[in-house]
Amino acid sequence: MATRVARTRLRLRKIPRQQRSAHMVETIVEAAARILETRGLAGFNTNAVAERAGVSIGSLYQYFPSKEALIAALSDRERKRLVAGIAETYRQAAAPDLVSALRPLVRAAIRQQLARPALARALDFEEQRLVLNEADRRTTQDIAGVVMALLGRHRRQVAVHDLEEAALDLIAIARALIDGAASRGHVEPAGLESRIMRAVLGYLTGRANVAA
Amino acid sequence: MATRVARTRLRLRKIPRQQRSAHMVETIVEAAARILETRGLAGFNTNAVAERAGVSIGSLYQYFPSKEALIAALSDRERKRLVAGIAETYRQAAAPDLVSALRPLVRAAIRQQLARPALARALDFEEQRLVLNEADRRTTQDIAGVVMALLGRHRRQVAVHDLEEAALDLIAIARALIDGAASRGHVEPAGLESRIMRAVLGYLTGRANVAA
DNA sequence: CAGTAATGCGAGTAATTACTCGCAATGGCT
DNA sequence: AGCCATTGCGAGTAATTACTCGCATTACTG
Repeated sequence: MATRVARTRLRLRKIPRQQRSAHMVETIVEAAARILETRGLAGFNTNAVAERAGVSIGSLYQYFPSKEALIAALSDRERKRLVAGIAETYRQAAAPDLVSALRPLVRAAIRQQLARPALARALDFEEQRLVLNEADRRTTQDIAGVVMALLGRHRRQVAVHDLEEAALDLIAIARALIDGAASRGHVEPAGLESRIMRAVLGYLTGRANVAA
Repeated sequence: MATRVARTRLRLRKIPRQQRSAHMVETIVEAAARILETRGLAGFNTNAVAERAGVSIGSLYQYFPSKEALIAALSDRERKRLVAGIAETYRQAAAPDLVSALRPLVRAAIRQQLARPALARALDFEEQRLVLNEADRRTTQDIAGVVMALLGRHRRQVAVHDLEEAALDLIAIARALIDGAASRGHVEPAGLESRIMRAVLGYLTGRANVAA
């Protein structure tokens, strides 16, 4: 008994040593993403991820010290994509006014989050449960930073004082509406964009003190 | 070994049989709430709840067939409170116009959710993970129903067509902003109310199609 | 081809935890 | 007081799962 029968091992011959590590990491992270979006957080365990990746648990733990670290890596990857998309969009836009500056950002956020809606939702979800690591916190701050920069540029059209609070609120609004739409299966970017824009502009420019 | 030493048992003498069951249920649900808000979802387990309630695990399982059932009961209780507060507020308000109809609802929601912020957040959170039971689904629908009724009454001031979608979106916005404020510890109802009102009114009345 | 460091493997371990079941205490009854 | 149905108890069980460790395989070096 307990005869160690080597089953189908990884075929690594093709990949030179130097690139192996990066390849393994990417394979495992992508497997984690797939498990998370198909089985949800409840069905997410390291053994399942390893199996999906076609890798042993031992190997998984060679690259990630813990389950949390794996989730953090995945979260970081997805967040970096979002940040990249948003930052790039912001840089390109000429941004003559508030509305035309905001719209592309909203559109970029929608496109990114709806590309893999279940994954985005699961992560949005997980990120508050998890005590975020430094890397995650940095990228979150990056998104808020871009929004703050935008608000700062159009200060005159904006009726809020606390720009950081506003940035965080706007991000929360966009997330909530995108996640909600995704959960209902209403994946119609145009309508969604319009709804988010209305809420966001109302937040920034509205006067809610209108008495009864 | 294994001598069954009865430790401090429940002192029930005071409570007549008929009321016992309800008392136990309430005690356990409240203990569940406290565990959830102090240790979070990760630290929430039935043994901890039983201990906190001063009740044995056996007793817990006498009243709740499963952990999920317990969470569902808690979720249901909190949600019913929210619905009650909102429905009552809606009934009382004369509601001459959209703004003065919406504001009390927003205020009621804020008050309810900030009464026990950690609990509200944990539940908001848990409710999407959980496949909601019929009771929960009904109460969710109840909140949306009140909002839809309100929107219907003020149709002329509202620029949206799909009232159900709008109701769900508005609830999501309010939740996101309240939960976000709670997580940051910014518990200042007045400012929060204003921010939510601006976003909500923007959503309902704004024209986001303003070209660049 | 032989030697060997690096790498992958996966059975096993320890910890957690939802849940059961047989027994003990209780208190309402006569 | 004595009976006994009801109710509470909590040690134990089974399942899950994060993670380890010693070994097998690989592929680079000469």
